Amino acid sequence: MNFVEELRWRGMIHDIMPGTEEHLLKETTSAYVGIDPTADSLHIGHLVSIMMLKHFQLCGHIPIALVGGATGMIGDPSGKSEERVLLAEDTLRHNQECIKKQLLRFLDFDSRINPAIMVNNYDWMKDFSFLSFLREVGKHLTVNYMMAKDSVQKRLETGLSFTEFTYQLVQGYDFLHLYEHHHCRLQMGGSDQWGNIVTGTELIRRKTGGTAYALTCPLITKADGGKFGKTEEGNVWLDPARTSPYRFYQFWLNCTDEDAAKYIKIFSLYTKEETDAMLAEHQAAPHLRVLQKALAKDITVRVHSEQDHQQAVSASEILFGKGTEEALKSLPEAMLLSVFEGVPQCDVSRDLITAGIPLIDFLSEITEIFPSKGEARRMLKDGGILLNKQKVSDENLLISAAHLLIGRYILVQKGKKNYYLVTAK
RNA sequence: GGGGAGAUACCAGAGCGGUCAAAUGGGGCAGACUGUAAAUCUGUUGGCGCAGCCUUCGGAGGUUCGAAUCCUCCUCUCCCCA
Repeated sequence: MNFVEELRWRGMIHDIMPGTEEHLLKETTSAYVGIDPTADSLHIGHLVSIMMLKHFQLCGHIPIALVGGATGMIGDPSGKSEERVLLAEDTLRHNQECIKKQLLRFLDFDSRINPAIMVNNYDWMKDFSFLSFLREVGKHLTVNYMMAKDSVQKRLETGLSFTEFTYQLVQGYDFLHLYEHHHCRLQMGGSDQWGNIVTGTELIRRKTGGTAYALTCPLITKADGGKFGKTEEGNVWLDPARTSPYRFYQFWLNCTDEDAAKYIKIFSLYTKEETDAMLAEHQAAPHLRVLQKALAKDITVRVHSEQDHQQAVSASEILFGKGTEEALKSLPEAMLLSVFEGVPQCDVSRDLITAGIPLIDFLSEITEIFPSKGEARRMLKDGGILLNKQKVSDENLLISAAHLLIGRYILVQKGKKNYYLVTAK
């Protein structure tokens, strides 16, 4: 399978250095992408580069995941308007461990032919003395060359520290190191990494006379111009403790048609034929949202599990399907709990409920679903509040035992998509 | 070191003694229409015991019956000169 060809139809190539494709066809090579260990979990923004590695491995090459223990301590100025906060070493170490576990779900580290490799640039940078660095790396590139980088230019107005300015050399040296020790000939990354990657290939050329390649993918955007991978709650994480499988699944299911068509090529492994078929099917009957479902399934199963996907689907069906109050009431407790596993929950004292709680107090002070009573009232006025799937409009309504499902639960909806499960304790 | 401009709600940005909880745009949230889509339209966007009250316009004081608006000091940002 032709790696470049594969990425090309998936729309995952933004820029590619001439000769890359030919080189990859000629011999088995290794390529790397860098991952900043700024948190103890990856989020879906990382997924693009990970999918590039995945395809790379599927095409018979060797993928290298480089955890930026060293570079993470410096901070990449690319795409940042301000100087970055530096991370402490032990935090970085912890994050690296967690990230590695997540990578295992994507890459095959045990293959006998082309096992994936994980490295940490801290290991070769930590004992690199300043003087050696200047002599071995700094000597080969001019300040003029470094200044010309877009990432540097953009920061000239507001200023950037020497540390950040040097970042590209450190990243460049990573490439050189992998070139020499792991037969790495290619670095991939987001399009904002182009400048840094090219510094690496340049360094390799000047220092060893060898040739290395670069390939970047477009930054993922949303059709409405918003930031990809962000929701109201923030990042969409791979760690189920940070983003529940249900929410994770919902994120993908909720994509607009336009985005789904783009994402399915990038984030799933469906073949070109399968994808084309789904695109056609979707065009014919868009309301079935074949694309969103297929996308959500593929990626939820890969990141979490088949079972998590099943649960997310059944939860979604109950929450968004034709589910009525009757259907909800007839749900067995175990089912109800599993459906709402990924939904925010809170407990309320049973005595309070038996005594009766004014609706507004219940929504704000008691459950903290709303940060203020005013907001709860507003939403109520807009008709955005549902109890057990029933729209409520009476501000003076008293929440009482009569509202409890199976004698224990109350399902509160804020708008169409936000659910809260309240349990009487 | 010298001179100038500025700091307003999530962001941008009006207001320059009372009618200002603060124009307008963007964003957010919700409603209608739909397909948990897009587009469009509508509402809403400091708190509360909500025809009223309380806390907000970089910070601290002051003038005034009354300050986002005037004065003093402080902090920070930007621009020009050295």
